[in-house]
Amino acid sequence: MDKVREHIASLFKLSEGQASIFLSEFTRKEFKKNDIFMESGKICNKIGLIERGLMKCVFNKNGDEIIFEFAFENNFISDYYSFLTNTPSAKEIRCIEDTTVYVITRESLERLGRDHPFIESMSGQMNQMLFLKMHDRLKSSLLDSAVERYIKLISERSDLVQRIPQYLIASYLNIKPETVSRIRKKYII
Amino acid sequence: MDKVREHIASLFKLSEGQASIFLSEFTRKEFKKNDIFMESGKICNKIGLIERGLMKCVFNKNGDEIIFEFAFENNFISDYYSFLTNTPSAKEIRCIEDTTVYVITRESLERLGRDHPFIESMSGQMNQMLFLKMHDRLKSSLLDSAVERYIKLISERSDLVQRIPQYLIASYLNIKPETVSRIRKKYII
DNA sequence: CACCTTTATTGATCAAGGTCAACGAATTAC
DNA sequence: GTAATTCGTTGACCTTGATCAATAAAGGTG
Repeated sequence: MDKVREHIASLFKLSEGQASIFLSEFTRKEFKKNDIFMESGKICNKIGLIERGLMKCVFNKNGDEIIFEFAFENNFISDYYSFLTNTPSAKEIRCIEDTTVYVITRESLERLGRDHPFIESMSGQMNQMLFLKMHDRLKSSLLDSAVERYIKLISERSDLVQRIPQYLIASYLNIKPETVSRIRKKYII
Repeated sequence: MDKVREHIASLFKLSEGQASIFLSEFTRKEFKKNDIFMESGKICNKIGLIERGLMKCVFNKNGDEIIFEFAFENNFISDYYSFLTNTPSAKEIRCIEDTTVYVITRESLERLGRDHPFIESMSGQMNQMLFLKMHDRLKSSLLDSAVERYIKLISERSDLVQRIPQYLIASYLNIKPETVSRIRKKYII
């Protein structure tokens, strides 16, 4: 858990002690490839923090999946929208690889927040990071073509591209695998 | 300013006193239709709160504008992305109607934040509201067709639709005015 | 190693929405 | 009231990316 703690401490500018307090309420869980971490339709009452492995968070659009996000080592994974609004999740979270994840429940987090003011500030920072991230993606979806989105992704997220099959990358970019293949043929290699 | 104060107090669950403190640092400004509130390319160092009127916040995509958002009575108006990240704004904010707006600068807000802890919590709430809003729009842009986006908008934001010319609605939905016209012909009237 | 499943590529065709141009209605300006 | 913009509608055509189908390549599994 040390690497995760270090990462969290630096991300939220926490002391070692604070990071330890925060992580003390997490429980380690193991998932196999294709296991479901969170079912669609339920209110999301937990937040995961991935030690090892890879998950995807997907919408279902009349039968086929549209990837909302990926999460791997040191990333949080949750439907934070459902978590905040207390509404049933429109997303499913599933493992793409065998994954080890530390999990905290809503209750534990709230209890922690009552005892430790720094948790409140973490949640503020989290909201801000998520706003910025959503903004970036919305902007890209408003302004960029499929080609531009793909080119940006492979230059900015080569970590993802290396690790994730092309048809999942396509889904994340909201384009079809065939189109990705054609873009690659035309612009790369 | 009373209506605005009331609105802010209820939105952030502030006491009358807190709302007054918050608003004390705002300066009233008047703009005419077509006046620019914030130029593209500059770091956004202010937040407006509209008392009367209507503004649009737009991206420029090779010459033509794509509307990021509208703001009117009781709404905040800013490029909060630029504000938070301290990076030059990719958006321009311009008045669609004559507009009266209360404006606070970054420095004033920071000063206020140092003296009054409740301001910190307001900013946390603001980040959360913006995350949720961005999330909704991203989701819609991932899952919905032009027709679905338009139908949703007219049912959910009839206030906007009544007040804003069709070509601006089109731009907000990231579709062309001709397409809106065709959607209306096919599904409405 | 041979088989089976999953993933990627390619071609042919299709659909959604964009582009361009013309026209008409509505506003605004003089 | 007439001219001049601005805005909305319509038609013809075009582009992007989706769909469908076939095939090839890669990875797993017995």
